[in-house]
Amino acid sequence: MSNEQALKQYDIKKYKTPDGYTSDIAVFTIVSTRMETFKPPVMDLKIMLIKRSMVDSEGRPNIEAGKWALPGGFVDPNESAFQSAQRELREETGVDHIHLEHFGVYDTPGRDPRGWIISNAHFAIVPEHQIAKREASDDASEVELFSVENVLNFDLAFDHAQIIQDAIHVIRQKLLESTVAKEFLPAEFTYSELQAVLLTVTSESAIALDAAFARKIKSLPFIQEIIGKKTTRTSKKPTQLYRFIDMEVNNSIYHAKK
Amino acid sequence: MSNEQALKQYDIKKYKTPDGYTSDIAVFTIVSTRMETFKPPVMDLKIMLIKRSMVDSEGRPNIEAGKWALPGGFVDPNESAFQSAQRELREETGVDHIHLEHFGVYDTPGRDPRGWIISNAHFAIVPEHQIAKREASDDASEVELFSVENVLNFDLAFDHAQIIQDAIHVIRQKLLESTVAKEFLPAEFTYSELQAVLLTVTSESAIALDAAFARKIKSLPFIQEIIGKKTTRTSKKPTQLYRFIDMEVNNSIYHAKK
DNA sequence: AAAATAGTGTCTATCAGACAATATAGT
DNA sequence: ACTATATTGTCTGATAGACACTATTTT
Repeated sequence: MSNEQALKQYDIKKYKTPDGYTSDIAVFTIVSTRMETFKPPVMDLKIMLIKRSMVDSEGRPNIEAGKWALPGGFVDPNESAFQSAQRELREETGVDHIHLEHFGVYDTPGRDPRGWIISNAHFAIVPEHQIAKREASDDASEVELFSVENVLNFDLAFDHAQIIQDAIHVIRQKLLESTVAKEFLPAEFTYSELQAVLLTVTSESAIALDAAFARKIKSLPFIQEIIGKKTTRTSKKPTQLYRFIDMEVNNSIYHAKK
Repeated sequence: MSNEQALKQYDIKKYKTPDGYTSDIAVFTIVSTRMETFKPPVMDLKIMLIKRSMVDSEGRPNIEAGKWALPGGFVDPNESAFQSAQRELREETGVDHIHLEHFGVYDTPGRDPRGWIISNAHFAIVPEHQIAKREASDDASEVELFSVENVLNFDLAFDHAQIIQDAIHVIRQKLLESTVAKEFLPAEFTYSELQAVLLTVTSESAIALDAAFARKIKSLPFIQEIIGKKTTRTSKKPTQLYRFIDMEVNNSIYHAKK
């Protein structure tokens, strides 16, 4: 084919190119604010931010120094933005093989004072205990978990206020419209544990009422009852355990649910 | 603040940067394959592709020449990828103010032989009559509508086969899980017109059966009956007209539909 | 026995889906 | 009158949500 010939004559400098390509990651975790024996949990949805240091690695004053920001960084030329997000999450927090999803591109001219810098935004779901480990292993003063209720009141770097707002909207939707709630839970969980996860993003009665939700969970096509297996970690009366089934959920607004 | 000082010392050349930043657009339209008087329509979902010319504007051999590709192009430094998609759509087809949505980033290393080129993929919905106008106004041999059923059998440029496959998946989902079907229809439409749109992406009985669907449309919270207004364009017996209401749809997999 | 959480009984209302039957207007 | 599409009647079974009540276990 003549592609090689065309390539030889192609002038890569013909177009102005971006000054940078980055990945940002909104790391969500859920913290159990009540965790006594024989009690169902009460949970709070948190987002992890880092405080930008005053000077960079070479000792020069840093951009947006002192502000809170999403973890992230520049994409290497031999990787995709998604892989970059995975790598940065691994380097930053030591966490690997967790749920990571792209949700948006931020490329409005002027969003970064350093130039034409494009960022791909991702959200990640990290179980509580993995974050705890991380905070202990690094200088904790630079990392903090913020409740999604008030994170937008802080002083945030670049356009991260917008990205974070979008991320919160996306995770709310995802929790209710897909089975990602799974990623916040152990493989085997009780109705009240799933309920606690969902109550971090909704307060509708069908979920908030115990009896209604305990009954509903049995009829959800993507959740399976583990016959004969119970736990007493949330109550004195042994509670039925469930697990998620891998399946595509049907969200059609024109169809009834099965 | 000290951002200005930091900026002065910032070395924009520190990181390797992409060789190009582009937008691609999967333009969907629906063609009515049966359109007689007093007959409900039968529709086919199509995607618009262009045939890459053999030589570029300067007369040199073109990359991926002769292959079918999504319309698109390089993003200008003073616009976002989304604005670029709008602009290119306007320039290419003369169509403006239509439904356009970003759905993915394609940045796998090696996806474009010219270098590290990142593409943002969008889908657009263009009503049939606007596409018709365009085909007449330009050299028609370079533009063609392909049925989504068989477009993947053609010889496609770059990684556009992947992008197109993803776009088809996205539009299927969107048609069933959001109210974008609206964009394919006139403001006032009959149940059989909406039905014809949905039948391009599903064949489930609840939608395919006339009586069931005609009844269901009355109970959909995001569709309103236009009381007392009927048309005879789809049948001899006058048919009730409906319109979409602007509203957020609730797709929660844990809630019942209203 | 008291306390707390899990789970069931039961009622009401609604809805989906299937299919048969009827309504309407042009030809 | 015939025909094609729209619309309603009706039956069956399922489901949601509300709320009262029962079950189970530890202390």
